[in-house]
Amino acid sequence: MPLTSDSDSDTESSDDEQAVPMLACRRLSPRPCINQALVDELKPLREFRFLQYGTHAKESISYATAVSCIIGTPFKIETVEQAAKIPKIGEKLTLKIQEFLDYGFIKESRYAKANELYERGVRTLEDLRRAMNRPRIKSYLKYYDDMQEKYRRGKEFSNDVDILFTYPHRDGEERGVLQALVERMQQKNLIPEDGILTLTTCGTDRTITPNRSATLLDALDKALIIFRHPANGTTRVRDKYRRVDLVVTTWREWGSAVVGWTGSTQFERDLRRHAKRINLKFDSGGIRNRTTDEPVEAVTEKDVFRVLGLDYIPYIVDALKTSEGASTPYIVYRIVFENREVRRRYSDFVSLRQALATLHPCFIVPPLPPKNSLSSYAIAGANPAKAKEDAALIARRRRMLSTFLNRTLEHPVLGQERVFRRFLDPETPWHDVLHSPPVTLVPKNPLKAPANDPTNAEMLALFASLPIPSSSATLQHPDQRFLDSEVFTSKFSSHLAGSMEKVNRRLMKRWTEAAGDWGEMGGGLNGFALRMGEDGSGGLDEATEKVGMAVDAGYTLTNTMLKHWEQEFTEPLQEYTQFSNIIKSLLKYRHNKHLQYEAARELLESKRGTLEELERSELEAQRLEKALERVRIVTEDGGSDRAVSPPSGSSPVGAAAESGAQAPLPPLPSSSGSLAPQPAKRGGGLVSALKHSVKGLVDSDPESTRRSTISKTREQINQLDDAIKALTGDLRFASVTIQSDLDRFQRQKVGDIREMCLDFANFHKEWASKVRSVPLVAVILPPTHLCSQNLAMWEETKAAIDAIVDDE
DNA sequence: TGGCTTACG
DNA sequence: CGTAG
DNA sequence: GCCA
Repeated sequence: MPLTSDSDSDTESSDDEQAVPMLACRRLSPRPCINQALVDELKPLREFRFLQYGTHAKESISYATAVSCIIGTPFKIETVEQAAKIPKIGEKLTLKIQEFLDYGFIKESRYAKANELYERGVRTLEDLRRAMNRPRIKSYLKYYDDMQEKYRRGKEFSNDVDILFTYPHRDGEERGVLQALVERMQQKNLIPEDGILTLTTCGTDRTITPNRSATLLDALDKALIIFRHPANGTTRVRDKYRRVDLVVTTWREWGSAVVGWTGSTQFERDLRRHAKRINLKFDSGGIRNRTTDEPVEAVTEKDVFRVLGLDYIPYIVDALKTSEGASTPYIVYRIVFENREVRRRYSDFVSLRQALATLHPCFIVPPLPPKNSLSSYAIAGANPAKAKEDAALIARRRRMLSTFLNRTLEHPVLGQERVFRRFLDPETPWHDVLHSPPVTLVPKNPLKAPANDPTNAEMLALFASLPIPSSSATLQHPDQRFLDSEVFTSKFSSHLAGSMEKVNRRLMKRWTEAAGDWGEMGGGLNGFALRMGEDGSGGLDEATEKVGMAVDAGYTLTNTMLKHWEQEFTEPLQEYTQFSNIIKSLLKYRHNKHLQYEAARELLESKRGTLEELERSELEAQRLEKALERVRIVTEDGGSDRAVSPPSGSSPVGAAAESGAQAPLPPLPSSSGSLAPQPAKRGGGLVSALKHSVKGLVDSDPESTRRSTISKTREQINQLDDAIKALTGDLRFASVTIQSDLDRFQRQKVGDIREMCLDFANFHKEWASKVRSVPLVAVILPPTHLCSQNLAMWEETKAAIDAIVDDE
């Protein structure tokens, strides 16, 4: 898997007449279309041919492909010669384009529309009305006025939304989901009565009864519906309707389904044609080998392109210096995604990553290039050497940002994450995303939010009551699986960051130095030869010059190799070091969550203890109160104090003080510290009683304090209990999710490292074979780099790597 | 001169 | 065969 | 209608 698709495009845009690729799946359509006027003239011709000959007639296909190619042409067509170079533009189309270039329109297109209707049998206005009266169209038209028009993918408007469902890496869970979903939506009145245009559940039927006719094997469950978006009185005064396609896929065919359901007709045709050429069969239900009929797994969109051996066009990053609206110039990265261009700054990438990490605390969010400071662009102009260095740095950052987008896009969940997709959407100011939900809803401390759904208000309220474990705490009942992971990651990380990176850096340094020395040597020899030529040292000059040239060639080759080394080995190595740190923090997060769980359990126990004690002392107090009352009744005959004695009423302390009775108060539980009410002060008599009434009985009265403490503690216990229940589930969720993402990562890693090693072997092999053909250089090389020996070694290495099987 | 996306109803 | 995606 |  290539990490970036644009590694050699440091200097582009020199020739603006790049060839247009033949297949739609290999080209990028700039938006807005540069040749829109021409396209608008050609479209009626195409439509007319559709009608005249049918949509799959040769002429129809020709026009469809030609129009698609023109849409994908990145330059303005100004001459017929230019046009004729575009694929699928032959004799006839060239004539039409000639007409357009000469007159600004194509005659045929003027009456093509009228012809179209006439051909359709529509001769009168009444015919037209009748043509629209077919039942299928009818139910659609009924809601048409209230259909929401939504901007999408740079096309003006589109009023249909495709939603694809799957259960990532879970087999069979998707069965029957569609049926249930549609029923549920009907119950909730989200689908009008005639709103189900089609509903097929052959996917479900297939998984239940596997032996069905072959045609049903690749069919997916799908519901094409009209979705009712109910009025809410404010933003929607009346119900809105929208065409929605619900599609359910197994996780294995999800990538294919996404690709199969989101491309243009031409894109799909060319993709499938391409698949056919390489003996594969592609449809929305997956990819299969045409001879063996074996399914080829493609979980993500990227997988589909990889399997088909196509470049994955969606993202290409390019750095651009601007000073738009700012005093100092800054770098923006141009991202091309789904044929549209969006510009984001490095800091936007940082906030995106941050947002993804907090919204999905259980996923390995890919790393960003480290923020090594670029030297100021203001002074860069004055210092060309510095500027060159910066350019290399920017190029590297660009590659790594590309990789970041790439990897995020590949992630089964993050790739579809709304915040991420909005980052790639040119219509969305990034600032808006950062200052609106869900980003604003997530608490700063990840432990204060459920891992499952960190923006769920109800859960957030519950989680707020959970304790935050101290950093020094240790787990009482650690999870063995994660202990292993933790140890492994730690080892892996130190191995990468320590030995691997260090050795790599040392090696590269030596090679770079050697290359520099050769360069100097070459220059020196050439200069020497020149001078000898002046002296007329008969032939020796020529020989010296040849040696100089050979050395130069070696220098150039070595530099090329070093560039590859940097891009295909050093950078991925760095990335993996970052990955291992991310995993470390992920494991730490889970660890802390586990700690939090134990701390919460402990807290609950202690609260329960406190409550028990409080309740005991409350009982004690009540008993005492009764005892006191009895004493009072005996001593003061019908005293007015009695009115103060109802338990919930006034203070026994005050009463005791007033009566002057020095009743032996039982020692109040004080073990729980501040939670227990303070023992009553003795003495003070009337003064203290007054004080009580002035200060307000509720506050300073130990008994009611205790009572409120009791009810408060009870409440806390209940809340904590609920929170723990939620946390238990959430901890399980976190463990499972992290584990599965680690598994996914492991698969990725195996592939990547294999690729890295292969690349490493390849560019060395290449270098060795080429450098060998440069005369004399071998003599100058240090012994370890003896070429033929070296080459043989790399060839062996390559064979060894080729033999690596993809299971760890 | 054959092939041009695939599948459903 | 028309039409959807 | 275009291409291999």
